[in-house]
Amino acid sequence: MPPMNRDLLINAIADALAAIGIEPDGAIELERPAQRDHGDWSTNIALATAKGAARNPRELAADLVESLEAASLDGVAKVELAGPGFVNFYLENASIHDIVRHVVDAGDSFGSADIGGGLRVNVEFVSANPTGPLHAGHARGACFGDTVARLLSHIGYEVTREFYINDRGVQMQTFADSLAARKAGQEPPEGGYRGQYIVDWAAAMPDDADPFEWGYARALDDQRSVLASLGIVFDRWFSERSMIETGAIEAALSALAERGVTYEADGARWLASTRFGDDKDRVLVRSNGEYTYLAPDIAYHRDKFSRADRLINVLGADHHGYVVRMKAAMEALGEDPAHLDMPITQLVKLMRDGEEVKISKREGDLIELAEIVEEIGVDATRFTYLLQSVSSPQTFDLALASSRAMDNPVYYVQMAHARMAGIVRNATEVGTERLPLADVDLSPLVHERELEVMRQLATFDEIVVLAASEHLPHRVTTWLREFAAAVHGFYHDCYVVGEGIEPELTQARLWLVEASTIGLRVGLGLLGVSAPEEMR
RNA sequence: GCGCCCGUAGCUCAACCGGAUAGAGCACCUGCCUUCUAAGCAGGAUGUUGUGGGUUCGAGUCCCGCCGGGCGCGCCA
Repeated sequence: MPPMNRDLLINAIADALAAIGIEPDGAIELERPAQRDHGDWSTNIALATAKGAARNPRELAADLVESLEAASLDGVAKVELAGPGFVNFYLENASIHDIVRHVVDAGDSFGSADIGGGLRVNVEFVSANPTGPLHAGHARGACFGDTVARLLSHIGYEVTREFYINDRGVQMQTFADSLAARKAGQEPPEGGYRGQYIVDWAAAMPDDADPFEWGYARALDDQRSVLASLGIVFDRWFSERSMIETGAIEAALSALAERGVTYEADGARWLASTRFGDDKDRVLVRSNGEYTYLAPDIAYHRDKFSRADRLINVLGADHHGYVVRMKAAMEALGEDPAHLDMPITQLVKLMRDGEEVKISKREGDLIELAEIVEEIGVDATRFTYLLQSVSSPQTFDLALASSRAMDNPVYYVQMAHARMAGIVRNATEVGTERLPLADVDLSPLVHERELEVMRQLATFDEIVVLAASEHLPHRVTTWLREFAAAVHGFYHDCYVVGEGIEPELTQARLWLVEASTIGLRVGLGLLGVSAPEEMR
């Protein structure tokens, strides 16, 4: 990064502090002020160290400013004392211009970093039972998990997307029995699956098919295809059943036993999870000899740890109770529980024109994810699910998300991209050729709209790192909305080609257009949303 | 009863590690198309951040207590 880089400024601040004999107790914090007139960067170091140094914060800050001014920092136009003791930095336009070269050089790797250093991250998400189509309740976790995977990959992790298939146990058998019953023209058994899709699938099932295997394959195909339509492709579909064959479950149970963290009681085998922070011990093998759900899940996580350095397991709100016991189980196996992250996605309430839409339609039938995608489109589906922090409950208005109007944020952002593309088309049509960036002087970019676009671009790197490492994809969505606003403003007030615009300005602006295009394209791409050339 | 998440403008939501005057969009009102898409731009109004304490230079953010909502608390998954 260019001289706007925080590390350089932090070093300068450290030097200036040393020069006035102050030793900071912690790291020097540098933040981007919320308000424009507080400059481009700001540090609270004087406030933070004043107490330890037994100094008045404002006086200390004044000394710091003086010391910084004496150092006459490259690219910094002004250093100012403000408020109770903040020190604000104002950059010269020339250092703001550098972001354009940075973005253009980076291209599609704009915002990428090497934080991960090739560390292997396994992201498990969706993991729905293979007993029917994916429904609306799966959508948020699907969009979230995939986007977290994209983000981590962008900052240098080696990412595997994984789907765990619960393909054994009572649920599957009930599903198979329900299919068989419908095939025979009968009602599903007591407690069976009663959805319309069972009737439809049974009708499509060949007479000689095994309902269990056929239904399993049908459900997987169905889930796989709707996910693919959303741009979500898993690297691995991990079968629970396969662990019976490989003996992985028994191996995991033995490993726990060897570590002395299991015991027998009441005819069952227990995991002493309370030793690792759980509020009660958990049964692994029931007194009838069957595994609880936990045993294969532990074996599965153990397997993932053998293949990856960090695990992420995206869960729905109704499974949050699972977090502590799985971490306990991993710790019991000698893994570092901090290497297992289990983000919880809170529930989504669906609305249409202000009225709540119930996720369950008829008995056994839920609103399918495919229906949502069909109604509002892939881009709007992903963008809308990624609009907010998943730790908050979400209200999702289908009518709003499907509207092509300006009240739909996804089109607002895409429109900004289409407009940039339109400028390039227009330039080509009138025969204006863009010169190589190395030959273009960016100093004509002094309009407040232009500066705002560049300032926003300069924040992207840190937003991506934050969004990826804290699993906060909505930070990218928010950035895109703000950036798009800056781009629309620039578009409106700064004509790029046309009469009365100096050729030098046109050249500089064409490169700002290019940088903006990259910013929008990369940001949208991280969310899995397309960046259209036109929106007609 | 215990645990997790949430409570911010009329509505939907932001707010990086505790920072300066809590921000956007929608809805409402007013302007702007004779050069690149008006799916846009500009301006206006909107707040006891559920509530009561505490911590400190500074709290929407951290701690404690209440109120309200969601989800869990099985030898189900």
